[in-house]
Amino acid sequence: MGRPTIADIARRAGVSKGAVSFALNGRPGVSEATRARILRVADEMNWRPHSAARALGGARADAVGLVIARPARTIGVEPFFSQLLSGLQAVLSAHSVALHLMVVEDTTAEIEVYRNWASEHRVDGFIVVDLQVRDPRLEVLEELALPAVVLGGPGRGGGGPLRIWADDREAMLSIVDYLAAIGHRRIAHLAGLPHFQHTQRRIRALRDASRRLGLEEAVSVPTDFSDAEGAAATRTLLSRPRRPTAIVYDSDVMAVAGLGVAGEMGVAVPGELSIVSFDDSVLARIVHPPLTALSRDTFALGEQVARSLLAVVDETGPGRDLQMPTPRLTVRESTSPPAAGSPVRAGVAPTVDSGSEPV
Amino acid sequence: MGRPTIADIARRAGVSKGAVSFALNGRPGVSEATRARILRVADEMNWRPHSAARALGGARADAVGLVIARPARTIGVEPFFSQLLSGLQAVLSAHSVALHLMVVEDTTAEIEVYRNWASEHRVDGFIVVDLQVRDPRLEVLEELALPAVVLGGPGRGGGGPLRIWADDREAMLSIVDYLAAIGHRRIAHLAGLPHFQHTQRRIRALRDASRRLGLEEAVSVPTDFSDAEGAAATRTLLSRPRRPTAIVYDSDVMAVAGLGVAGEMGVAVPGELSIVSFDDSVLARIVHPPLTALSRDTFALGEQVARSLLAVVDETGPGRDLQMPTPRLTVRESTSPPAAGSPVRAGVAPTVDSGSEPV
DNA sequence: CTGCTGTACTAAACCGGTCTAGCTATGGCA
DNA sequence: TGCCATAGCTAGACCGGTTTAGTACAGCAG
Repeated sequence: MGRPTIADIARRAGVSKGAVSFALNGRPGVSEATRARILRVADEMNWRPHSAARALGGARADAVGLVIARPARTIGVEPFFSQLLSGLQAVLSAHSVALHLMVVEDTTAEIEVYRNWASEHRVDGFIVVDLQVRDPRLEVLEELALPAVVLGGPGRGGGGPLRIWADDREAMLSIVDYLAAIGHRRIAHLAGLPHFQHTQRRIRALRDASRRLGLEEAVSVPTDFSDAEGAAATRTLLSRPRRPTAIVYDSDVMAVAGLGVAGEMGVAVPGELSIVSFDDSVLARIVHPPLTALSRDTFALGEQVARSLLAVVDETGPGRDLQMPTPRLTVRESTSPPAAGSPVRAGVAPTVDSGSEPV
Repeated sequence: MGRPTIADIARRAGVSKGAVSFALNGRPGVSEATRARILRVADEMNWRPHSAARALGGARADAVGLVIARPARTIGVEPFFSQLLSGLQAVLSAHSVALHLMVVEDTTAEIEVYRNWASEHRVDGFIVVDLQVRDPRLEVLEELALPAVVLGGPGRGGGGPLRIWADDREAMLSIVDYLAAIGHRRIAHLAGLPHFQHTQRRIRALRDASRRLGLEEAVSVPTDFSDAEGAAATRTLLSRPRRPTAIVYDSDVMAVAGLGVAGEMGVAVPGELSIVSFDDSVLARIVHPPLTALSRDTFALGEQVARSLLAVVDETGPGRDLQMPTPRLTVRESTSPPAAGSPVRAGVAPTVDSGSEPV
């Protein structure tokens, strides 16, 4: 005989299937004595529930879904993802909920996976990352009516999935304020993929701050988050006759790549170039010099996302959007006031530049 | 009405449930005309299979399981895991197979999860990592009789799950040979957790190589793979009066941490200390100086593991163990011959030391 | 015309649970 | 004594598929 079923237990205990089901699920309908007997028999026979059978009846899948529409390599390279995964797992595993993970080509495929998993009762809810400017996934999720947590920007107040986000705008402002305070007037920003909402927010914040502070230059360069583009863009920026005195990188992978390029080109960090990473991970701490970075606690973010999603699934939770604490800038050794003899002094008098319009 | 079922399709198409099932699964039993009609109706109604219902009948789950018994933080910190995950996903997603992921406390919990997922038909197979010296998981997997791929050491030839491994011994030998060839006589090894098989293999290989080459010293220090212990152990080693001229790190996280410590302590790399990492990732390439590292293609390993597992699941595959290409040493700038004036010359004449017995 | 084969299809069992309707025995109460 | 409420339990429908046994009919040989 294969795995025991509740029918087997019922036979052995001399009761009906229904009684066994009641007993095993701790619901009324059987006496305590019978319940104890049934539990003992179930234990003896080493019974385990068959999730598929339960799911047929519409029960929990005890799993949540995460679909990522980026190249598979990304997970390995981007600390943000692995940290997020870590945080998610920390909470999920405590609740014995598994993570159903899949990497797909593009948003279209991602939506297809949502539909499949939803209709197959594979998961109890979804975690959505990389919120886009006009995101086609949101309406699909609403249509599917499954619990979901979206990582990103405040929603329009109305319905739709729960949102969790950090204030990217404030964060960028704090970086620019800091750099301006120590004397920087030409700041570059290596941004991420332009159709992501958080990229847009950061670009806009930099532009606004630049206007407000009257910076000479503040330019955002979109990239694909890869170390390759980060390095290439850095090289281009540093080759310009009047190069920026500070560069803000949207990911630590790019920041570290940028640091490497500066080293190769003989540009001293922080003497001739200050570097700030928008993301803090081991990476930022262990390079030399250690990078000034925005300490977003991505692990904690993952934990919070998992907690919120489980709360929605259980219908116990505060079904409302949540803003994470604004990340704080951790100043390390990759930033300093620009050198007195730096190219900033050369040539014409500084003029107020409203920032080249990106994207 | 909720999601359409095959009963709905049957009603609309004017056939029986059975006919619909035959048509949708491409099996004989219906005429081509009827099949086309049924498929059209199914498409119109936007039908999708309900995996739970299929699983009840014993069909595929279209998911494979990976359970990791390490602190959740590990996934975020250790590039090995995220790279492995990437590789797995690359192949799995191409086959529309999801990854069922869970992080647990210890091996006991891990085994419990295996039993649960197996009996619940949640997954079609397992991926097992961190093979231990006497691994209790192996017999459980055999008992469960589900396809599995174990990442590590060659098996005993007999039954048991499929094995995939790289030759850790050869790899370590190549590192030691290289270091000895450029003149190093005192080598330290920051090893991983001692109950892992690969840790044992590397320790033994170092000891054997040391004897063969007649090195002055070759010591393995077990750690927990964390950057903290990597840094601490490095500090201890470098504080000794006769410090090693080269350190081999079992993970790149530790290697980078060690590099940081050397910097703090004013020990020049590679001038006074050569550093080799047993693991090559972005990390090793982007620090300064870039680390000489063993180029294990972990992404490719993940791909191969996924391919093999799917092959076993489909019963199409070469059900045999597989050895990955032995990783090659990539020499970068963190290694050089030991300085002429290094402490190696001081004091007594070099003696042959068989290596302090570790573990 | 009978018997045989093969094709196209239907009806119903089945997978392993959950859940509802209903049955029985018992006790409380007027 | 009669009536009702309730605890404790059973039988069986149900979830959405797959699969098997069986039926109806056509074609063909003898």
